[in-house]
Amino acid sequence: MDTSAALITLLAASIRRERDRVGLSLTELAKRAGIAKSTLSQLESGGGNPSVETLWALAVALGVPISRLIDPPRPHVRVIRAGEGPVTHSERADYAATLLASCPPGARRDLFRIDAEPGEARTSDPHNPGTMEHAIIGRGRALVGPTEGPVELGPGDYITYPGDVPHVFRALEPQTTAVIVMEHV
Amino acid sequence: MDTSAALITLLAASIRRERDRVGLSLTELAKRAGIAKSTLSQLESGGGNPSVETLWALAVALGVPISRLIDPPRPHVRVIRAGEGPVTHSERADYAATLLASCPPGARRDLFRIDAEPGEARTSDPHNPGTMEHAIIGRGRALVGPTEGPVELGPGDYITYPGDVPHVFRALEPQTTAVIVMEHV
DNA sequence: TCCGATCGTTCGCCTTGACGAACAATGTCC
DNA sequence: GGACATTGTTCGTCAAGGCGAACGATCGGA
Repeated sequence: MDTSAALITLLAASIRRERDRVGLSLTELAKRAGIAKSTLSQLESGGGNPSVETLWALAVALGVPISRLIDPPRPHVRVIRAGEGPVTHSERADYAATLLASCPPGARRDLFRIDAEPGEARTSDPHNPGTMEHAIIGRGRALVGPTEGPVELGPGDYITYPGDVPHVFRALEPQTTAVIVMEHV
Repeated sequence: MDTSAALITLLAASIRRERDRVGLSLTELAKRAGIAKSTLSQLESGGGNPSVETLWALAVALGVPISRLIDPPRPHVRVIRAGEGPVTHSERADYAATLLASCPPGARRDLFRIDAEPGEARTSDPHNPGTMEHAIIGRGRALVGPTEGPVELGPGDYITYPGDVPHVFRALEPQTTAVIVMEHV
């Protein structure tokens, strides 16, 4: 399995990187994680396929989430101007959601810029279980949150709510803007 | 190890939950993940400690990141009004960063609301390796990005850049606001 | 110099993760 | 009814993950 080999190689590099970052010796990290030095040595050289318990113990000792040990690299500077970018959810002229940063492999969030006009409330069906949404108003006012209990927000106000229940975004003033972080926990 | 037992119990529940979510039988999921039925049966009943390869194969077959199989629950609706919330980095009157949502266990991002006035540029030292920052301007204008190449942004403009190099945020107009997502990849 | 501590690597051994097979239960079709 | 397919559980077997021990290399102190 080629993907498996790549995973183990990435894991090995990640463990070494994080260990360097926190400045621990192999011996000390193994001690803190409660695993054998030889086990850690094998893992760092790409010669292992650790159990989830071993992986968890290492992540805890390194002070990082497991995902940080098994995720790929990262990109560079990117700019998207106002009015530009892939618009999604724009079947109505009074609400536009622009995807600024989609969920890269292994990550768990999408970032949207919202531009809305007063009109019919934008109601969203429940997203995947475990989805949380964070909304911050930039300008204007809007009614935001779960359909059964939306909250009126103004500039600078923030709300977080479960995105896996029906929820709503309704602009109360012209040219209302917001940022929404849709997070898969 | 009590924590280990909790981890395995959580994993078992997560696998069952996700399998139900995608509507696969135990037999079909095992087939798609390329593991033995008996292995999956053991895992779902909390009687296993799978290798990272097995875990990865399952996550891929379920269409979720591994972290979703080993992370704890989630919270509810929360509102932070403009002007409220824990202000960080406010040793200068012309720049205030309000932490809206800190990094919960297993997650990898912090969410800030920025309120800034023109003045000396706010320069940040490099954060931890692998940090990416996303900035969206709500109001006003600002120079944002890596110290060696900041970009001028206006309302609705967006930029993402590596947060593990020296970077800057300099308001160019009074009452400039922004949202910053600091992400640990 | 020698000694002790620490480092990372390699080795042999043992336990357990993962395998395929067998099994009982259920559902569908002829 | 019987035949077949699918379901999830249990079992015995084997290879590998993880263990402790041994080893050589390095460093600091007497």
